[in-house]
Amino acid sequence: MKYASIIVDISHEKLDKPFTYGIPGALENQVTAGTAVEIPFGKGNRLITGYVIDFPEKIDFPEDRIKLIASVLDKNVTMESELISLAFWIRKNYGGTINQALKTVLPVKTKIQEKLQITVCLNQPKEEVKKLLCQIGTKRNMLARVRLLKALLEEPKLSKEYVRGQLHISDSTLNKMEELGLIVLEKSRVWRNPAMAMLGSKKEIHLNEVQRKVFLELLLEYQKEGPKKPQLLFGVTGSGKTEIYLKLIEEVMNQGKQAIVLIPEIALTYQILSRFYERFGDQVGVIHSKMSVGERYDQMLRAEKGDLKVMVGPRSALFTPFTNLGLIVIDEEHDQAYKSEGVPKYHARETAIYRANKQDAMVVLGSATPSLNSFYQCQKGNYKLHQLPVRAGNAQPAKVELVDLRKELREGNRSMFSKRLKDLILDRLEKKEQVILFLNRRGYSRFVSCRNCGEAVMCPHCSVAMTLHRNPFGKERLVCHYCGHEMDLPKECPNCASPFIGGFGTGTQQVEDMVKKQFPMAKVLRMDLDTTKGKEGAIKILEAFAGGEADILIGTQMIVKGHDFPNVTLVGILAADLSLFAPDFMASEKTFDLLTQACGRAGRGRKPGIAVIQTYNPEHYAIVTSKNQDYKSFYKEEIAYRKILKYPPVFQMLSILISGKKEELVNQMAIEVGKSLQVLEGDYLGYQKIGPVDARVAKINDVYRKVIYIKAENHENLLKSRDLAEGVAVEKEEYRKYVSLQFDFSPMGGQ
DNA sequence: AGCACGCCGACT
DNA sequence: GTCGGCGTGCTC
Repeated sequence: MKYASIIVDISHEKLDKPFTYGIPGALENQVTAGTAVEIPFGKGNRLITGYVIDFPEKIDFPEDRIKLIASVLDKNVTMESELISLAFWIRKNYGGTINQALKTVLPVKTKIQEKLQITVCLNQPKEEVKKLLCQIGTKRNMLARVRLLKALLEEPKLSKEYVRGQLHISDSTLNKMEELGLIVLEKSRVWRNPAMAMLGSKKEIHLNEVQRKVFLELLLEYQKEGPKKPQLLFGVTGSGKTEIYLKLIEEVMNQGKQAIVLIPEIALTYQILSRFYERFGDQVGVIHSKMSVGERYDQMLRAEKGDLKVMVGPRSALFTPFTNLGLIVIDEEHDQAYKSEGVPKYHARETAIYRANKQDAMVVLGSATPSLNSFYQCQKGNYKLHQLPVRAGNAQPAKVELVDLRKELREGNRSMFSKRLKDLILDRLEKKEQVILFLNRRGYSRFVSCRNCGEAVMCPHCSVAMTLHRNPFGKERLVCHYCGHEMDLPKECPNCASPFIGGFGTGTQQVEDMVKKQFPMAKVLRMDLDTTKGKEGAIKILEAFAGGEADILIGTQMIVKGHDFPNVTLVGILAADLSLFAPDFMASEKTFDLLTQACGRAGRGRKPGIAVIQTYNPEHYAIVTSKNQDYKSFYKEEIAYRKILKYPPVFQMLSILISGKKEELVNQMAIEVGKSLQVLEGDYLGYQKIGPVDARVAKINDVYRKVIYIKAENHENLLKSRDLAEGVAVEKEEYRKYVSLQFDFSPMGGQ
């Protein structure tokens, strides 16, 4: 007898685990992963739907209690089983458990909130109502009715809340008027987080010649029979990629199909969304991280029911249950946010391509700085490249200047602002134009170290330096960025007891202090992890800045993505090198992306902009090429380096993370896993193992972490490596109990 | 979620 | 005596 692991209605936590069923011989060849089946369940053996997810060899349930699958449900695969097979693929390619994969793919079902909205509508032709108004217009006790009818003549549908609150009309009056046949009270289901109402505009999209040419090329590919190549839209910021997406989605919708648009969460702004609403109205759904589980589920349900035709959202919107999917757009496709941080560590781009293939849809990737991977795939002919070399409209690209900080230092300027940058800031302040100062580093990074022994104050639970934090009252405390541990500033060095300890490094807070000191007349806003903690913190700050409430905005990565500030004419990148020498094979790519995006923030409006890049490495190719806004030269240099060192995208890479609280056990298992992989090292050319080594952060929250990196020519060998590592992990009781093993099949840098 | 089992109040 | 309240717990 063969067995199948089956997930039953996963809408409830307690049932959110696989159940084992026997497969009757007659059904054996009809049952595959993702198949919807009918199974007897519970005491009464009532038949319910289940989804096959796996075929276990061994079963850990008393055999005599296992029931048989009753039947295979209709061949027309339901959406749910489509998504489940996607989850299956994700688990296979990115690791983790089936349940973890299912959780990422299937929306968490919540009770449907039957919230009804009552709308007050006119029930008579306007002419009739006007006549009526003349008749009753003077009678005093009719004032409420007159008020309502007049309002309804202006706006034929009003919400009950408005009628009650603004017009002060009670329910009994309303009921009477309905009895008289003057109005109707319409009940309709209210969706949580209803789409922004931008009704009636249906703005036409106008493409310029270049856009039109690219659009037609994309359309041609879209209309092709059979599998469609992913299409990469390489266009500088402001070259009008969004119009092309919109036009293509329009075409997709005309064919009765649906589209998914992925956007990095941080770039999910009102500006972008309104473009979609303007064009497609309430057929557009949105998902974002600030939404509740229920709100998300509503959106997913509306999509499944067919109310929605387009879903816009971050990574997770990829799993929108569209049955007739035609297009997946991934905007800013190079963005790190498309790689999931949690388990499973799936990459939205790769997953989108897989899903699109299965549902006969097309993937369009868009970026001003394509990921090395996507551009490489174009070179190899796996993706198709389209270029939009010019900015649409009149906006001029920003002029970019490099400032050599070494020279600045030699000339005796030890502040964080070069002379050039300082002059330009003063100039902008005078002209009442806005400035963005960008610190290429996350959150706080001021740490405390000893001037005697040189040791930094470390977190007792993690192997990272504690960062210096100042609360709004100016009191200083040390905080661990990884586990949140807090302590008072020590009076002496914990290592050598010297009293000479103090703060080093540069954080956004420090930048803010310096700006205030150097430019006391300027109004300053700061945007980082600390100031954006509140629900809408980030949006508030950005809106305040866009609204001209400050002259200077200071921030980290989050300020450089996708926001248009027409009055910004100067962008200062304070220390371009900070991300350049991270122990991370993607450090140059990340730096290039950030610098290019940051420069793109200058001069989005009519006025020409300047970007100033301050650096200690003015001749580094990532910095030179971003100054010249020259992606292709950067690509050439970078891909050569990846090829020589056998890094992705030329080679495939896997990182294996071994972690646990018992340090000795972690070390021991890491070594054993490493040894087990030697089989592959010897046998295959183009297979390389690095490690085990300490993870970049060797200890987080008292959990010790070791990493092994695998580089291989083909994916198969990565899968083999995983299987070997898993073999070691299950071998020993103590490993299973105390050590955990995690795989990342498309690492975006160092672990 | 469903459906059973189960242990206490008011009813033919 | 038992009919039925819904609290707790299991479902391959």
